[in-house]
Amino acid sequence: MGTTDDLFKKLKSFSEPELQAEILKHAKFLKANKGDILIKEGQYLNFLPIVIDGLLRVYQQNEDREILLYYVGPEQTCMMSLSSAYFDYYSTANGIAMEPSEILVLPAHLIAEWQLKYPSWNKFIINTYKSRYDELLNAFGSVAFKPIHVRVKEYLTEYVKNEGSNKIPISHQTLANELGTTRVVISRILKQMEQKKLVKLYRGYIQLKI
Amino acid sequence: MGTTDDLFKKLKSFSEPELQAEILKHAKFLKANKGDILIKEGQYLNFLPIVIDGLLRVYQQNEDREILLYYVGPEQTCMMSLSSAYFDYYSTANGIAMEPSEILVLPAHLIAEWQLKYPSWNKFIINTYKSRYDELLNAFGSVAFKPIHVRVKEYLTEYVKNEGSNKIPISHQTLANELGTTRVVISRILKQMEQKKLVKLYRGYIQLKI
DNA sequence: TGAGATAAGTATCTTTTGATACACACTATT
DNA sequence: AATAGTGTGTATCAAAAGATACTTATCTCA
Repeated sequence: MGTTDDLFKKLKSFSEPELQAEILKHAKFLKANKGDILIKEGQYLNFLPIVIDGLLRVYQQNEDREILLYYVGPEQTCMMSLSSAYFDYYSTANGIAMEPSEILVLPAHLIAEWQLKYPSWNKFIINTYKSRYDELLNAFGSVAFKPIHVRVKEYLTEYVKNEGSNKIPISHQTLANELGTTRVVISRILKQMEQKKLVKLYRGYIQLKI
Repeated sequence: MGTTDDLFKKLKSFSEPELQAEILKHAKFLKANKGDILIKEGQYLNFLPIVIDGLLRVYQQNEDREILLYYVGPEQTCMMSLSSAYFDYYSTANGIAMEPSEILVLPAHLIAEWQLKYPSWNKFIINTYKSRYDELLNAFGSVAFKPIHVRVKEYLTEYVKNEGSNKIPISHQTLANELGTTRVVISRILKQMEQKKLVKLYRGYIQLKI
């Protein structure tokens, strides 16, 4: 786990010493293995998870299809959990650990209390809502207006922009899930892109050209 | 405008007397006519509008298409404005008055200040984010997974559920805009629904059966 | 090494959605 | 009544997306 200092070096959002003390007092720490399901649709939560290390994937499922809502990385918390915990609503999404993850867990009732006491906590919460809302709005606009081949292109270029490498380690099936469509559709589009020399396809990864 | 008492009878969210006094001290009141455009994409805002009476429609536009994000009714504020004002971001949506509307306008810097001072204000802000997020998530799920004819049906039944009457006063073009598609598609679907005896079509309105 | 799992390629067919164009009806206004 | 604007019906065509089915390649691990 490391020392307290290490923890708040990672969780930079919480700058106030009093808040840090409170977090240490009330938090529990949880380790999740890759593939562990942390939240399910319909579930009520009475705690708030904040990721210290690792990555969670939050997605919705409809019968056979699923679609990515967002990822939760270090220093972030999960919107669905936040709503669920703050408002005593059930979650409308699933959360799964993509990597071995370390998670800080806080009792739900503290969320509202700290909101009034600690400006940095308050900002953290609002920031979470705002950035997730923006992400979702973006995704919504894409789904509503853009044909899939454009969304595929954007997904790939976005990935490359964030990760630096132009090799995207993702299977067609997984990409289909991210975009809410089926594997065959993705394979078809990627093949067309390859013919246009936009990508090169390999087993397990896609190389974006230029 | 009416008296102060009237105002806070409408804005029930703000129960604290101190908060009410602050609102009265800093607020300006704005009247919008039907069709007035209040927010445009790309615009920065330094104020937060809260609707007292009337209805605003917030939507996104892509070239020729547009799509509804949400409506803002009495006692509600506009997410896009909130983000824009709080975080000094530009708006990514448009807002237009659907009816003659009365709007309370607050300077942006007060949002964060009051967040720490007044629990009811804090709750108002969080509530706004949460409910808009849920709405959007819902819309997102629909667009991603459901064929248009289902979304049309849901739009109509939702309307009837909320308004009581089973006569929905909306043109095909407008409905197309709400759902992010084109008029011809809507006309076609409605005609099929009429043949299945699910609706009856009239000029300017749709009657939902059962 | 060989069996099973995962990944990818592809052909065929259907459905959904969109684009375009034109006709006609109703409404409001002059 | 003439006109313009809006609302609706509908036919035709094209494109996008999805469903299904079968094949081939690659990986993993017992």
